[in-house]
Order: sequence, then C-alpha cells, then structure tokens
Amino acid sequence: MSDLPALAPATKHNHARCVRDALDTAEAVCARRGARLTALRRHVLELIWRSHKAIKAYEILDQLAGEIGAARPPTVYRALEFLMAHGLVHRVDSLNAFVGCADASHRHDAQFFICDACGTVREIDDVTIGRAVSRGAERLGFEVERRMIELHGRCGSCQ
Amino acid sequence: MSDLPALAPATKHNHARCVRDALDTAEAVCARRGARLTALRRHVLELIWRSHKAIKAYEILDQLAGEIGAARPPTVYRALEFLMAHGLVHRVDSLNAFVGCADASHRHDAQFFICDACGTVREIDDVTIGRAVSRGAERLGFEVERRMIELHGRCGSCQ
DNA sequence: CGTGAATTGTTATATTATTACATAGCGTCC
DNA sequence: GGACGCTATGTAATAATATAACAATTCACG
Repeated sequence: MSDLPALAPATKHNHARCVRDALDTAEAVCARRGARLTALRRHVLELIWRSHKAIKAYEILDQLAGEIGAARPPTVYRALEFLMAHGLVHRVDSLNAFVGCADASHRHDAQFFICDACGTVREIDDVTIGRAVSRGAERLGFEVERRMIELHGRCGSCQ
Repeated sequence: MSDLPALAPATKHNHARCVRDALDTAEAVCARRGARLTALRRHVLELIWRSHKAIKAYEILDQLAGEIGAARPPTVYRALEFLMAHGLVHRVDSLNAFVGCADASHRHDAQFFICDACGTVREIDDVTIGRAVSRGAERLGFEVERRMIELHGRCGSCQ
C-alpha cells in the first residue's frame, strides 16, 4: 500500500491537478467567508490531499514535524478543526482519520466508501441514500443533524 | 441525563425484562454456536444493557472495578471483542462506545439513530436504506463488507 | 503604530486501545 | 485420575488518539 495517489485505475487521474483544484477551492471558499486559510492550515490541507486515502492526525503531525521542525498535537487538531468547520475536510470516524472533501464548494450530504485493501476513500452524495435515511428518521420521529455513513469493503480495483 | 433506561417515553418499557431477554438471547446464541458466555462476558453484556445508551469501554471498566475489585483494559476489550464477534453488541464508531444489539438472534444490517440530547441509541434495520446503499455501491463497483450508518440528532422526546 | 482578536506555540494530561507475557480454568484422551 | 492442550483471564507496560490550559505571537483594522 503506497502513499501515492490511490484511485480507481480506470480513472485517469492527474493528481497534481486534483490537489491544485482542492486548494483553489479552499482558497475560494475561505475568501468568500472571510475565513483565513493560513499557511499552516493550507499546508495541512495539502498533506491530506497527498492521496485519496484517509490520513491520521499523527501522520500529519509526523510529516509536519519533518518539515517544520516542531509540531505538537494541538497544532494539527486545530488545523483539522478549522478545515472541517469549513467543509474542506471530513473525518472518517471508523478510521479515526481525515480525508479531503471531494466537493468543498457547497454543503452536501456524503457517504464514504472505504476500501480496506488499498485505503482509498471515495466520497459520494447519493440522494437515494439520503432520502432513505430521511424517511427512516421521519418514521421514528427523529430529527437528523449529522449523518455518518461509512461503508467498508473492496473497491473495484481491489476485488 | 440520568443513567437509567432511556427510551422514547411513549414506549412503555419494562427494562428489567428487556435486559433479561437480551441475556437470554445471548445465552441461546452462544449455546447454539458452542461459544462460552462466561460470567465475565455476561456481566459486561449486562452492564452494557443497563441502559439504551452507548457505554464507553472505560465506563464499563470503572463499573467492573467497583464490583470485582481489579479490572484492566484488556479485560473489558476482550469481553467486548467476544460480544461483538457474536453480534451481541455493536460498536458506535462516532462515539467510541458500545451498545447492546437490539436483535442478536440473527445477523442483520443496522442503522443507529443517536440522540445527542439524551444519549439513547435506537437501532433499526431499514431495508430501504440498505437497498439504497447496495445500489450506490453497485454503481461504484464497490463490494461492501461492513456498513456503518450512524445518524446523530434528536429523538422524538428531546426535540 | 497601537489595540484587540485570532492564531499558533508549549506543556501537560486525558481518553481510548493494544501488546506481550504470565496464570488459571477446563475439556478430553489415554 | 493425571497430563496435555486450548481457551480465558490477569497483569504490566505502552501505544494511539485527543484535549485543556495558558503563553506568545501575528494580523487586521482603526
């Protein structure tokens, strides 16, 4: 399992461009809101986008430490908190890890398909799933505020 | 937020019986499989069933320690591992906590509705949600092995 | 510039979980 | 019944994940 970009092989994927787009979107989103995408936060976001796998907070920490010299947990967790607050990054609860948001330009539901073989996390927003959940909630009289939908298994190229 | 049983108030709920049923089912499931529901494992299962909230491993540990005297993390985690392996308990990843399985008698999909106000976790098996997920996976060529669907919000009585 | 708010640094600690190895219980085969 | 082997439990240490609390710095804005 390399650290290089992991995506379905059928997908012609220019990852440099993929990262650039993510960072550009992040800049735009933050600018629009008057939020400060500082060098540190941007750097953390970039580390997260090095691959399409979920990355752990302490992996980010190690990489930062290797580059900046000093880095402590709060540095990373605060950056993550900011990035998540602005929808630029998602936390994958079942992995205690973080992944770049595939479409940070607007708020949306998301479901995560996590390949346990190669580690790739594929984010989709499937309205059918969303609606099914909403109807289930309604039947229970439950008001949903946060949805965590994470499916583990094997991606197409790892089966 | 008390530690007493928490369920929708409309639900007339005899919790003593609810626990007894859970333990009986557990005995039956284990007997059928030749698995040993030891005193310790049974005790942990009982602690988990004290309420319909998710309980943390270290809360179980504290309660055990108060009763048995000594108790160390592996004791609890091993019991949990056993109980989960036999479908008697679910892990709620978004809470790092554990909840009794509402229907341990057979394998099934599950979705969890977690009230962030009172802590109650309601487990349902909604085929519509299940099917929607399966179709989404199919479209991606993804083979799902484990589903984690946890919806946070407010239950009917906490809105 | 000077000021207040936001950001980052730093130390310590809390919380969650596992590894590794020792001991004890328990079934079964002769 | 005793030796063997397997499963379960005890114990100590530590790894992995996350937050609290307070100090120092930076930055926007007047």
